Amino acid sequence: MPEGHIIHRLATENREAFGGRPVRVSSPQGRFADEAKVIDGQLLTGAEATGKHLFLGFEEGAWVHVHLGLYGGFTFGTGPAPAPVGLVRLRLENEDGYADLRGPNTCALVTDDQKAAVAARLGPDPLRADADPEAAWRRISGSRTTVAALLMDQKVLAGVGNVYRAEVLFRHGIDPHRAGRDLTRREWDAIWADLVALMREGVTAGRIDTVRPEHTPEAMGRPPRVDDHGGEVYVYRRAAMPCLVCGTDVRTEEHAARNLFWCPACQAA
DNA sequence: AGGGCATGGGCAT
DNA sequence: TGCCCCTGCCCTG
Repeated sequence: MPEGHIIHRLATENREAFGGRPVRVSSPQGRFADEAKVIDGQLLTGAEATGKHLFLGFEEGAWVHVHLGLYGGFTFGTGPAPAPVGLVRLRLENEDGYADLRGPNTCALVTDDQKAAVAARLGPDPLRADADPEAAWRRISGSRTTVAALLMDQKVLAGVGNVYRAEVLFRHGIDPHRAGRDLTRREWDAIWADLVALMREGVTAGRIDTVRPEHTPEAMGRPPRVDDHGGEVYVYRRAAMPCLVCGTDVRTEEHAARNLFWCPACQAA
């Protein structure tokens, strides 16, 4: 279950596994079967991530547009692909291995123009070299919407999800309920720079770690975090547990239909 | 066996 | 704002 760092990682993994070579493309589940036939056997020419969108490029110009949503995921394997387990929407195979895609929100064959249109709807992606943080600031600085909601809005920022949202606001001591227009330029610059650094680390590690060295389990003499999401974090899914910095209970609430987590003391209004 | 939940997003209202 | 979609897993009973 992915934020942008996972999607960028998947672009690299697909490129390394299949790039520059012919790929057998199928849809064991059947829902992508007609589209798979169109590109089956073509060279995979590229793989690219923009925010939470993944694009796999094929020889004759088509792209497979993948959005994992909440539940989607890729499984990579070496050797011959086994009989599909569960509902495999998309399967890529060559002589060396295979990749299975399950449960995506989107898996569609698109043109260059359609791919560009997706990117055009998105705000800057902290993981992309061509990102323009000014575009995000323009939408945030005048907005009455909460910072919490703005950071999750893919038209404002692309690739940031619920974990990075909660964690970056904690790291900067910002109350998630503040309006975008009340954020200072200095605060925004720091948030952006931090997202760039954190998400790059996330791509490398394949998980989200946001806890500074002085607050790690080792440094604090506490047991490591045990959570299926895997990383060491300050507030995400730590409701009613003591803040790692000040000991106040971390709070949670539903905010714009998503779970929000914050420390009411470290992130005071 | 069945319900609830999840790192998401588009649509209708 | 609510509803719906997608899937797997973990908890209950």
